[in-house]
Formats: sequence, C-alpha cells, structure tokens
Amino acid sequence: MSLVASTRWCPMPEQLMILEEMYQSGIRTPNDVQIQQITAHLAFYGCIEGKNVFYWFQNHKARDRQKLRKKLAKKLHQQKHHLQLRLQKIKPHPLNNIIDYQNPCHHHHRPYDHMSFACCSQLSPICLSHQGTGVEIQSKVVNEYYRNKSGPGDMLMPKQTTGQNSSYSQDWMMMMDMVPRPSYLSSSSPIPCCNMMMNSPKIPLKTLELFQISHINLKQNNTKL
Amino acid sequence: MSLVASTRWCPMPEQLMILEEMYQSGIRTPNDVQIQQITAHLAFYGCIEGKNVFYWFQNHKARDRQKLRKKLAKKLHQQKHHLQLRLQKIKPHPLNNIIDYQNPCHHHHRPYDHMSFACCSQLSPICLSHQGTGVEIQSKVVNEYYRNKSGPGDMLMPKQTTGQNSSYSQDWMMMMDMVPRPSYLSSSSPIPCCNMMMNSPKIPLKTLELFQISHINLKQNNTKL
DNA sequence: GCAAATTAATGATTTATTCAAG
DNA sequence: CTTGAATAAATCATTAATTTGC
Repeated sequence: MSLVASTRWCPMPEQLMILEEMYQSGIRTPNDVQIQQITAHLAFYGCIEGKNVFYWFQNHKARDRQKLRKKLAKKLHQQKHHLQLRLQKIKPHPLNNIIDYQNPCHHHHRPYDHMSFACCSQLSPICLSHQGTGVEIQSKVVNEYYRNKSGPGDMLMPKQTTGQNSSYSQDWMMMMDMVPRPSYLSSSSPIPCCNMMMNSPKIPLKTLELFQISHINLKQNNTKL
Repeated sequence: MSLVASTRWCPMPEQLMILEEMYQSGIRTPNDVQIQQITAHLAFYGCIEGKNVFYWFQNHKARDRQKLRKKLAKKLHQQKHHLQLRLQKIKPHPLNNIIDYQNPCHHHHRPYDHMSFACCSQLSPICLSHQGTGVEIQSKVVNEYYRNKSGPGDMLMPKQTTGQNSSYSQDWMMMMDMVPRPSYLSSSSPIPCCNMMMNSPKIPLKTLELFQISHINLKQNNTKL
C-alpha cells in the first residue's frame, strides 16, 4: 500500500477552506442534493465524492461538539474547584460535602442542531430507470452504502427460471460471497424456501440466474482487508 | 397526508421472509454489492430500494443485540437475586453485603459481530459518467444520503464565469435552500472569499452558474415535508 | 362490531464510538 | 495526533396491533 492510490480522501486545502466556511455559515447536515452540489463544486479543486462531503460534515460536527463538551467540562470542573476552595476558606468545616467531585456528566441531552432536518422531500416513488445499464454499473460507483436504491421497475430482473423452490439459507449464503461467481453452478437446485416464520402461505420463490454462484466461501467475507 | 403514498417502505411478507432467512443464515452487514443483489431480488415481490435493505439489516441486528442484552441483564439480575437469597439462608448475617444490587451493567464492550466486516472492496475510483444527465438525475433517486458520489470527471462542471471572488458564507447559504432557484439572480456578486482559517494563500474561487439562486429561504429547509 | 385512543413494532435518521491511515 | 471512514447505539416517526368505550 505504498504507491497505490490512497484509500481515503485527501482533501485539498481549498476544499477544506470551503467546507470550513460553509460549516461556519451554519451548514451542519447537508441533505443529498446539497451534498451533490457541494461535491460538484469542490470537485474543481480535486477528486472528491459525495460521501467525503457527508463524512466531513458528520465528523466536523461531532468533533466540534466533543471539543465543546470537553471545554465545558473543564470549565465546570475548575469552577467547582474554585468554589470549593472558596467555601473551604469561608467555612473550613469537614462537613462541606455539598459539592460532589464526580458527576459523570453524562450529557445525554441530544443537542439538536438548529440546522438539522430530515430530508423527506416527497418525490414520487417512481422507480428510477437505469437507462438499461443494469445493477453493476451503480454499485460501488454511484452508491457507497445503501443508498443504491435500484427500483423494481428496471433492474435486469431476469426471466426467472420457473418457480422451483430453493432454500435461501443455502443459496443466499452462496450468493453472499464476493468472489466472482462461476456460472457453472446451475440454477436447478430444487429446494423448499421461505418456510420459516410468518404464517403466510408458502410462496414458490424463484431462483434467479443472477444468484447462481459457487459453493466456496460460504460465509461472509470477514476479512477487513 | 392521507392518501399520499406511504413515506416509508412497507415490506411485503415475502420480502420479510427472505430477509429473515438471510439473517438467520448469518448475513449481518451486507456490503453494497450484496445489497444491490438482494434489492434486485426482493424487488420482484414489491417496491424496494437498497437503503431499505440496508436499514433492515441494521435495525434487525441492533434489535437482536438489544433483545439479547435485555435477556442477559434479566438473567443476571435473577441470578443475583437467587444468590442473595441463598446466601441469606446460609449466613443470615447483616454483614453479607458482598452482593451489590446496582451494577448499572454498562456493557460497553462493543460486541463485534463475527460476521461484520468493512466493505473495502478496492474498485477503482473511476468517476462514473452520468451519461450526460447532470447531477439532478442522481439526487434523491439514485442517492439517498451521501453515497451519491459523483466523481470529479464528469459533473456538469460549468465553465466558471471567470475568477471573481465570492463570499461562500453568503452564497452557500443561499445555495443551500431547497427551493428551485430562479436564475435571475446574476452570477456577478463580487465578494471576497475563503479568507477565514487555514493559512494557505488566498485562492480566487469562482462562482459557478450552478449555484446562482434566490435570496429567499436563506436558512436551511427546516420543515419536515 | 367499530372507530378513537394507546401501545408496540419497526423503518428511517442522527449521534456516539471506534478503527485505522497518514 | 488528527481525521477520514465505518459501525453501533440512541432516537425519531410512522405504521400495525391492540385496547377501550360505546
């Protein structure tokens, strides 16, 4: 990992300046459109993705709060200390236990940002057409996490190979491994499926070509790279 | 808000069954590709997006843990209680204060899933070409949160209207509102910019057409719909 | 039975914590 | 040590179950 392109975003000073200024301006939790715009703008100064902007605000906000908390705690502690000293001077009495030196300061008050809001813009739930490019083109490039929506409309929803029941516990575990799956594993493993919980009638689920994968690496990829 | 399409995902029983079975199979934190595949598969049974799958696993895992914790806490409590009773019987002595009835059980041990892993698949950071559709087509449809990456390569990175300095503290606040921005606000507000922190040299930032927006709604959209 | 009122589940969001690159 | 990235925990908010009074 020396000459390999860095695995994480290295913000350019200009980008940091702009972000910082935006933060100072009050922006705390930009929504997706805002993130897009910011990203597009900052992209002029260097490679950047939406998630970088997202994370930056997230971390900056959090560490701001953290700093503030520490400062406050310190101040409070000092105040107490001073107060105690003063009280001791005033009433040098062993029963002056009014002030407790602990108080874990569990600050569990959730300091709602005056800026924060939920982005519930009521866009119609139309199911985005991927321009016929299929799923893969989105993964890891357009989407970073889960936001890769992929509606039901398009999605190279394969002509499912007729309703043969299949055990998801098995097939999905297979599908779930990340190695490029050889397609020699046929789609013909007949298995009962989805008969575990939920008292709904047993539905003949279909095995999709998309998920025909090898038996190796049954478990999820545990390595953290 | 009565006959409007539901704002949140209403999973179909089949989808739930499949998800549940996958969970039982050991899947805990599917990565983006997995989420894509799962989504594509579940889409057959009803409208669904990647984020729904993501959230489902997130919540399911969390609530599983939670349930387990509660169970354990209960058991522990009972054990203590029984032990105390027993001790009382054996040594009905007032000095039997070995057992403390508190112990807040702060279980701060981060129970790493044996399944969890970071999805660091090393796909090249190629900057996805949006097929010339620009930013908007992605927002709120392809992206749900931050994962809307949008590389620097494409992005209708406008021919910036020559380097006139502009105050981001102001312009960005304006840009940040969500209302469709009328373009009558010219791109010619000349302002000093980015001279706040960071001792890097002052760089003449450009005002991009993309961000010319109205002055109304200066603050972030706080309303929730 | 049946709808308003409560409560329980659970989808979605935000915040806190942790890991680890540099 | 700083900070980008990722995950877990806490919380919010909406929908479903359930109860309750009629």
